[in-house]
Amino acid sequence: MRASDIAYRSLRADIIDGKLPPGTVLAEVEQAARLGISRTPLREALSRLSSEGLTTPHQGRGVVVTDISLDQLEDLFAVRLPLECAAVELATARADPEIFTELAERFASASRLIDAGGTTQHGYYALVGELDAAIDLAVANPYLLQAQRQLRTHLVRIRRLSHDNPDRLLTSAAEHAQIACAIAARDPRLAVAATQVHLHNSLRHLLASAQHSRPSVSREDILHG
Amino acid sequence: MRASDIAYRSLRADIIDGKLPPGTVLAEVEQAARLGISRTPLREALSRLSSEGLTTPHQGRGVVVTDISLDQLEDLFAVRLPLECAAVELATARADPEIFTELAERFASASRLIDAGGTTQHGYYALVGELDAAIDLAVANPYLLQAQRQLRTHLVRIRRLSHDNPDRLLTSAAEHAQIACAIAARDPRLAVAATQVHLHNSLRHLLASAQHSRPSVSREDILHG
DNA sequence: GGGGTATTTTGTGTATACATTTGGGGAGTG
DNA sequence: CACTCCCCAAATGTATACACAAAATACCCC
Repeated sequence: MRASDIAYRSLRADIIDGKLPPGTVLAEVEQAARLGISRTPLREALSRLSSEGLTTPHQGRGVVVTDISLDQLEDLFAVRLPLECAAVELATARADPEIFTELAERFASASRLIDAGGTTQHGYYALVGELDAAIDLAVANPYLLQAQRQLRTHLVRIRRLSHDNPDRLLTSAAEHAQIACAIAARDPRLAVAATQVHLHNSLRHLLASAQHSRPSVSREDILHG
Repeated sequence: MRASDIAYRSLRADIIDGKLPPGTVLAEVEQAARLGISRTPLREALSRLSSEGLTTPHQGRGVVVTDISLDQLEDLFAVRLPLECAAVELATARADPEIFTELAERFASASRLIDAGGTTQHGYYALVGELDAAIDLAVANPYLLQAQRQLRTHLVRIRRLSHDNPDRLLTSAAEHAQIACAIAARDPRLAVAATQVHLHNSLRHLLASAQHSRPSVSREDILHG
């Protein structure tokens, strides 16, 4: 694999995981040395990260990891809502019903597994990812796909600021099952409505669960907290 | 200015203008020589172009200018419609009414100027750009902004494939005036409806005007046509 | 002792050199 | 004549070297 790809994936994962907290300055020489590569491929990686919005150029001195806070959640969902609704509506017209019927069933079983404490949060998010992928495949719209990919990256980052609880996972599984069901039934209205409900609840939960935790995590909090 | 910026802007402008038609292979050494810079900043420029979707990596051999055709217009508008509607709706809540009242009046005068044959197409698109900028400013949503910027780039490219006629400009000006008016009046429903109407007509016109021209322009058409 | 300026140092922007890979062309064979 | 395999050349990926700019530090002057 190319060195620039390695650097990109490594840095991206570290930023999303929070190992490189917001505000961290990524100096070229420093990071190149840390990753054991030269500055040239590292610069390409930093450039990609910046175009994704994970970092921003820092006044001629490297790049800094962009700040995240739950304040941005509403902005994020303000874009996510219309995009997801559009995606689901388009998917309804073009999707293979069988795939979504199966996904709906898997969400239902996931719901049972969560109830029994048998399914981890990680596995559940993987299933959500499968539904997203199935919708993306059905929609087959490169413009929509790119827009959503950007949003999903930021969503994953911000989501880390709040902690999930099993109750929400249970409800979320039911909502996803409903969405998949509506797509399988080729009912665009219902699919869009279910998506709106899901995103509304999702946002509400994220904001609510954050009130119990710290409102924002910055590098200073981590260093001096 | 940095050499990589010069290369980026130059290549971007040439691609959008059609001087570098779809299918053109941009080899690093060749383009670096043409622009009089080294390969290093040129690579950064190509990387940015690829992340914007104007070029795609070409099987380990440089990048090629991405193909455009009116077939993509429907995909583009399938994303543009929900995004513009969301933007207009959010702008309605936060906008300064005076700014949009003034814009509405300028669209009305533009309409009169077009009728008299006094306004050029270029000047009109500049005014449309001002309305977009005003909406962006009112919305103040970085996620929405980024998504729309991507779309606008592709839209400009595809729009070049079809030719405008004065009648459409006249109607379009009236539609824009209506949108600005609705925002100034703080009427989100009307603003969204007006946007839907405008985008619907815009797409219809673009598709219709294309039936009289060639359906797609590829590099082969230009080289061997 | 404080402030301003010069020097040093560090870091980025660019260019060039080297390594690796890929694609094409030519020769050979069925 | 077509197909295949191998070699070479050219282009990309990476590393390093150099130039310039900015920040930090130290020194000098007030």
